[in-house]
Amino acid sequence: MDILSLKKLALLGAHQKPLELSSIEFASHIDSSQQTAARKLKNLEEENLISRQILPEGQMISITESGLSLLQQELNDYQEIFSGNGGKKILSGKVITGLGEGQYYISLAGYRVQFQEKLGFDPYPGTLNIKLDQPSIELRKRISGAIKISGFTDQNRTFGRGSCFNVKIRDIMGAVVIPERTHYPEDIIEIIAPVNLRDYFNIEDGSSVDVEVIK
Amino acid sequence: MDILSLKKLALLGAHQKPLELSSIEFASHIDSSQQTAARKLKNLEEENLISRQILPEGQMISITESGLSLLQQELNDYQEIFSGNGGKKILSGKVITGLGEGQYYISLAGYRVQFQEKLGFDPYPGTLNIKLDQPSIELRKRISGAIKISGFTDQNRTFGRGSCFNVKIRDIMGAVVIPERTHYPEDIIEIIAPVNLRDYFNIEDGSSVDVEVIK
DNA sequence: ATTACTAAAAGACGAGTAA
DNA sequence: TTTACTCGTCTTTTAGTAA
Repeated sequence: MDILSLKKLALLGAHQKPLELSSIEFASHIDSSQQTAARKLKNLEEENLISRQILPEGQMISITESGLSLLQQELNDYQEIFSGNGGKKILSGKVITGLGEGQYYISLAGYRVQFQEKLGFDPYPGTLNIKLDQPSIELRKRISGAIKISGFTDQNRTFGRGSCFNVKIRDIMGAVVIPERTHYPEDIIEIIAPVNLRDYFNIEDGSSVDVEVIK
Repeated sequence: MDILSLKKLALLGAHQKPLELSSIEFASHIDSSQQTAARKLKNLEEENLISRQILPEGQMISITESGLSLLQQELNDYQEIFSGNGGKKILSGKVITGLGEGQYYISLAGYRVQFQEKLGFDPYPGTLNIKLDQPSIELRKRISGAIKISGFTDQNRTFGRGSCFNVKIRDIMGAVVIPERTHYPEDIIEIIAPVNLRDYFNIEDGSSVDVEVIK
């Protein structure tokens, strides 16, 4: 997972538009032989971090979604280092009503057991959905769900994987759950907690809520 | 120059206060054997990126000044990638006195005519030399002199090729000239402009100057 | 407990070269 | 001109240990 080469390509603009770059040019950028440069590009492609179009006169290189998200994670790391670390990460937004799906999924034993094991609490069967404000959306994108939730198969159907990260709402510890779906909205988070957060804090749709990210 | 290990140490807080960390603990962080972890710490120390105090029960690790500036450079790179390229590129550094060669070369008709044609101004016969700070050196390396200056031959000798790129110093448009020499220092830029910049801005050796790169 | 040496295995690199 | 294969060499890693 050659992050340095990927970074170089991004600095050359391959995350914005396809970059025309021969292996020998790339070699001079990363200070290596043409062979090594070509191999690195090949590896990056195999790892799905870039996509290529190989032409007789060179190649067109684009950084993929997952390549970009890897770079974003790196940015996140470096920002954290220099954030002077009085830096609590706060996601803020307003409470909204979800589709009620959360309640169904959380109740499933296949997930519930994992929540108990990996989060250390038995979640109230329901999620508190929050529509994030713009800065929080950006911040949210840079948080990777470090706690992995496995998918499983019922007699009827398959339930997908997901991930979580721990959060704190005032004095209550909970977690944000992120289903691993292709089109999951990035401006909404779903929070689970050992209690019914709506009742506990007496909050309703439109209430502003601050959620502190805990690592 | 193992930037990934250095980053890990920074994320663990070694840039803020000495970090107590055994090689076996570090191994688990970087996902390697204890031997490799110990060797990496040793190497980082030899490269002066960290300083250590080795005790019977482990080691105390601190990131040095130069280690931190390396990390800062990485942050700059990633910020540039995601700066959405509304980002102005600023080269910053301190004014120094050059060897006075600039004055000689710029006066030569063979170059001067090209400057007038390609840059659109008649350069004052002298260069403002700036010693770049570390992040600017990195930025400088990634700027290619898009405006090519041809070499020429006098009755006596040959004068080499070079390139330029446009810059702005406050309200004055100028250009950075890059002679195409094998051993041209990468931490210094030479600026030409229609006026004597030292007089115009009343700057002297040691003054900090910001130079905006124009494309 | 540590750190870190040696030796052997694994992996990365570049020269030559095919396609 | 490209990309990228093979293969010999050099570098990095790890297991086993010493200190």
